[in-house]
Amino acid sequence: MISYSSEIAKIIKENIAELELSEIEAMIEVPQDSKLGDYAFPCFKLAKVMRKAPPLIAKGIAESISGNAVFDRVEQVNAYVNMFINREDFSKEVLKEVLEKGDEYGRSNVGEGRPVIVEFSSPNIAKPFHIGHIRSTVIGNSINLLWQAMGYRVTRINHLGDYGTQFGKMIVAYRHWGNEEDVKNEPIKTLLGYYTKFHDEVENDPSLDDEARETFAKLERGEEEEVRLWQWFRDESLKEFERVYKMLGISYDSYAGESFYSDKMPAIVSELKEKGLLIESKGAEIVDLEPYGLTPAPILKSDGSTLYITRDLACAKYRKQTYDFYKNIYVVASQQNLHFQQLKKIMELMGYEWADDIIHVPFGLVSLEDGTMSTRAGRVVFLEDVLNRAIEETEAIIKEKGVATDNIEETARQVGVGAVVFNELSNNRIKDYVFSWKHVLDFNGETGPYVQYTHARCSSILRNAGEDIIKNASEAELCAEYVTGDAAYELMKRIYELPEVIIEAGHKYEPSILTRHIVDIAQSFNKFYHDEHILVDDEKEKLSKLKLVTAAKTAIKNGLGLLGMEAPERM
RNA sequence: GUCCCAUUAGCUCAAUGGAUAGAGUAUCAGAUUCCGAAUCUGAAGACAGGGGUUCGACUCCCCUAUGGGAUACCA
Repeated sequence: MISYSSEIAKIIKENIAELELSEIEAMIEVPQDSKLGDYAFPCFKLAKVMRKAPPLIAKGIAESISGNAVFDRVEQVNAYVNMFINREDFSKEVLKEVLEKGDEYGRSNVGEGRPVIVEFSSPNIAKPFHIGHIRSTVIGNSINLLWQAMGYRVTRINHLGDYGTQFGKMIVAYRHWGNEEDVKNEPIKTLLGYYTKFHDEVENDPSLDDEARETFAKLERGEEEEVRLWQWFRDESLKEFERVYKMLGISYDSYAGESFYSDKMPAIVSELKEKGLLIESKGAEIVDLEPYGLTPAPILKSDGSTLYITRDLACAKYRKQTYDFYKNIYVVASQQNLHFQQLKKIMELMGYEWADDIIHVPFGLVSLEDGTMSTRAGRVVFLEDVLNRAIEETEAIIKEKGVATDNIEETARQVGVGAVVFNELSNNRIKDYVFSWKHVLDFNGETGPYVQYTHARCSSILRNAGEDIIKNASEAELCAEYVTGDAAYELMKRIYELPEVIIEAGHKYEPSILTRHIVDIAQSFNKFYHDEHILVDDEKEKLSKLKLVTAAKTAIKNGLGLLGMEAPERM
């Protein structure tokens, strides 16, 4: 599709010698109020170079470009050149493009196949998969999808928290108080119970701690019985996680978590030593990062064991060697900002120029109405429960409305899960928020169900019109003059913007940019729907409008797809 | 203490340094003999405070206030 902003930049460039083409294009903006124009060019900055008052410059530009066929009209308002695009040509262009591309509309190849890693979700084994995990999981998945849509080759990694002294404790607890049956029935709840029990018991019997340390040491040495139990705990936990991933439609290329790097740490530690970065301090081996305004990073504890950052150092190097990534993206809570600053700095000090390609994508904290989440205090909301409640709620609404779907359960799942996902992806990821059942189960207004409803409505119109009317229509039959009214044109513009929005959302690691744009498309469509009758008697007009409906449906569906959501035909 | 982040309408959130700061929700008032009312239209409602930079600041810089996070041997 032609890029209007670069076309306009070329036209303006013919009238301004003082600026580069790229500078001009960067200055072109879309007015907040579309009454002012489709595109605008502010001339303030030109005043100095051209030694003329901005309004005069604007006037000159407006007069000389107004004859161009791209525009319906061009106006000068103060320092602005306001441009109105020829609606009919624009509409033809957009409809042709969207209908041709179909499912591919919105995809691009700005990534040119470069390899990228997205690490996301990364829950801890034997810990509840709660509402706090939704952020990394859903934001990470959308970033994965966005980068794929931009033509990057993405490797999705779930960096499981499956290692550390906690597993020594777990094994000890299991041996003292556990049984196989319970673990099999409800792995995470049972294992968590063991973990809690361990902490209660250790108050009276400190020797348990020594036992746990010893057990973890055995696990590290690879002793058969310990490894078997650890593996079993891991497998059982993963089964539960995968149940949720399946509901969300998420899959991974690798589950290489912390344990995977356990044998790769000695190498990175000796490399740090060789490069003279490791110093002894208070019994521990650290990298001093004070000159860079960061706190010291301990690499080896006083007892010689490793830490989180030791594993992440080994991990980053392994990933570079294995995947030769262009970007290594970590979707991890903002609480770990310091950790990632340290990680990048150490990699840089080790002389790896690709340290800059380590990208931490932080997000804010989720808390509950009665405080921060605490498993031990019973203050925890399981992600699976949230999804299930949303599905139940949706099913009730579908039944109440008497919607004719062929599969109520399937539709309820698509809409219920979609509501939760969409809600999560609606706001800037950096903001903290308080989880609220009322809010997550509200399906009116700017919500997933609203957007999906709009999609289903498009589908419904197309069904009413007859399945093949679009397919059988030839190119010549598109009479775009019927879809140039204000409402249709606004919708057309939102659809046109989708590919650029996808790239922006991807490169900014901010799915909410796309989420909001999909809401804009849905709102524009609904306005168009109310303003104009679509299934009119005039065949040419009807066909043109149906093409716009098809384009809107396509844009919504493709957009939702990149959020990890489905778009039901009926709901 | 130090560092980082946040603060926009009653509530939840938008706004590449640019024109009259946009939505949703809640409130009030309306719209369906007609393509799906999980919809649409209208009213009312906001930039935490103070400086500075700039032709121009919600946006950049400084100070203050409030809230959150981090602060070497957890992850």
